[in-house]
Amino acid sequence: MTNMRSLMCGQVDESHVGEELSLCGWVARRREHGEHLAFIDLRDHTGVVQCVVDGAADLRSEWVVRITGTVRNRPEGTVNDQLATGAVELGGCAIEVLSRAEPPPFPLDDRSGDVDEVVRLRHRYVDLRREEMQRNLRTRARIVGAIRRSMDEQGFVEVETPLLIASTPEGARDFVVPSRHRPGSFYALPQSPQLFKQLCMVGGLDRYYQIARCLRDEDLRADRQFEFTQLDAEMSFADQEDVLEVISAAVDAAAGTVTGEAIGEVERMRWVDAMNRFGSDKPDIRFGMELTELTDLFVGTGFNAFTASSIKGIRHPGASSATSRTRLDDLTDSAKRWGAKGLVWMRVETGDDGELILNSPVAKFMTDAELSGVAQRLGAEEGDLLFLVADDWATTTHVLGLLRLELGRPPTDDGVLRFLWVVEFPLFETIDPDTGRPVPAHHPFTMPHPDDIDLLDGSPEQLTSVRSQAYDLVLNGWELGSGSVRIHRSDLQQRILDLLGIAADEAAARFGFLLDAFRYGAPPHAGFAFGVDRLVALLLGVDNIREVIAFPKTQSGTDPLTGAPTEIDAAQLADLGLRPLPPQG
RNA sequence: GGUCCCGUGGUGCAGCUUGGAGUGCACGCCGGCCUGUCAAGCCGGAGGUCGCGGGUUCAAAUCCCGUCGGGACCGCCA
Repeated sequence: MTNMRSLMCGQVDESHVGEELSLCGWVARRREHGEHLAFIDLRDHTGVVQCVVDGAADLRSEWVVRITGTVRNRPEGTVNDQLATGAVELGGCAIEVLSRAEPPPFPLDDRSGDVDEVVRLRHRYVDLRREEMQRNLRTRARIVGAIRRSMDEQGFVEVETPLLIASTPEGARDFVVPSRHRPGSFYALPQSPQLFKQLCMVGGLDRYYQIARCLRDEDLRADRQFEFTQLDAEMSFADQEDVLEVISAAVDAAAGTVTGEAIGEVERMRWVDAMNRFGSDKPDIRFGMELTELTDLFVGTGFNAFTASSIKGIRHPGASSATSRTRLDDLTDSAKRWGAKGLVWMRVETGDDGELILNSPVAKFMTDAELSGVAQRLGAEEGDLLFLVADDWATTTHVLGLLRLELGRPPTDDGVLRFLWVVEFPLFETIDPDTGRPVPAHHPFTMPHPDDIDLLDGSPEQLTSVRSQAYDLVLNGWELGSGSVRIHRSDLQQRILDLLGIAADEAAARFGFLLDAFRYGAPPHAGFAFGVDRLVALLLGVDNIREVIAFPKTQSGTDPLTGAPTEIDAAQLADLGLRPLPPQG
């Protein structure tokens, strides 16, 4: 293999019996039996092999050693079935210590519970030796390789786009890099290669892709880091169907490296259906508990809290007896934190005459018709819990969507992969109450749905009902990525910019180079990007992308290993023409 | 910007509700014994600012306030 070693630890088997081998690795464990016998478990990323020393072995955990010995079958009765190499051992070993090591700061086997993540991150180089981290990073590499091969095979050309780019005010908060040559001016690090990949289309690359690092200075979460990796792609002379097909193939290749099977045809759902049925634009469709429309049951109701424009409910089957009043109060508090005015819960019970009874503090404010309507609409059965929210449509769906996840979401590692295309996103999110202008839901270059273009001239209500040719890929309730068909005609682009209230000079200043480019022959094009970290995490069944990133940051954006972010010295600041403000307060 | 949870020898936990000597468990570490173990075993030992600061109290790991660090989430992430 190399001059130093002849085989990897995990590869030693009965076919090597009689061979003298040199193996290198870390001392995983040692079992010493006095002056005459010692067992050393030698570990590298491929596994562990037992090495026998006929004497004392002056070794400690995690020392780095080179062991030379002869492979032999283990004596009868000492074969270890738990170990892949357990039928053989390296005998008559001579040991060369390559590096001594202090005791590891935390156990490297899986014997204890989860180690504090800060301790792991501070000593990430030790953490990475653990089998789980090796698996995660090596699987990640195979997934990225599969994605690359898939895109290559589909005729996409990998192009690197710049990391130091011009800041654009919309979207996420930029990370920013001061310019030494032009003090007071800054580069931004890309939130995504969005504009560059569209320039690639104008440039005739036809099909672009990149495994791209993206940076966004927003608050971190289990599925969000400052910097993350996307498969970014764009294709010319293509529509939404073409993009969905290409990306589905790439995701299928990625999933196949882990599951060994095809993901099949990816389901599709319109955005409006996702919101109505699941209260989310990234529904987790591994489980039911869908939202049920109840608004019409309460038209003209005497229950003041339910004189709302949108009333929906969910049913938690069989949950009543296992759910305490305290828990219900907690859920009500949660619903209020999420924006609801309140949460109505009902225990489904059976009366003496066998009739269903909805037991709830607010039942007395509802008519029998309303109560039976709720029970029937939700399909209530004895022992169920029902939850109702009455508010505007956005709040009702949002709160019940979150409640549904809180109550019914399966664990991340349940082994189920439910991919979903969410299509027909709205073109505009809302109408800004201050400016009266629509706010783009995706970005200003998103192509409206062809059937809705006439609505662009309509009322504000009509504007918010305009669908776009934007689409998201969702897996088990995580947004993997999004894309759209782009506007390539300057007249339509101008109409959208006018609607958004972006004046010509402003547009020129913000992304004029793209608009200029489009004047020189822009092919119709469409694209997509999905998060590699999230995909890898879900394929591995881990609920945190830090587990699939070699050197991640904490939730507050620090790196316990390097201490980043750090202050820089005065000379460096002066060189950049920067002076920190005095501390506030 | 906000809500909630966590912080006890190197690691993981218990102790906190109901204040009473740094009390306990497992692993690790150091030393000794040990010729077939494999989470080796047996014996002995060391190791602590109970995150930090303040308050209440005769007395605080324990109760209260603040703060720092970490995590989950809401907002935010075109």
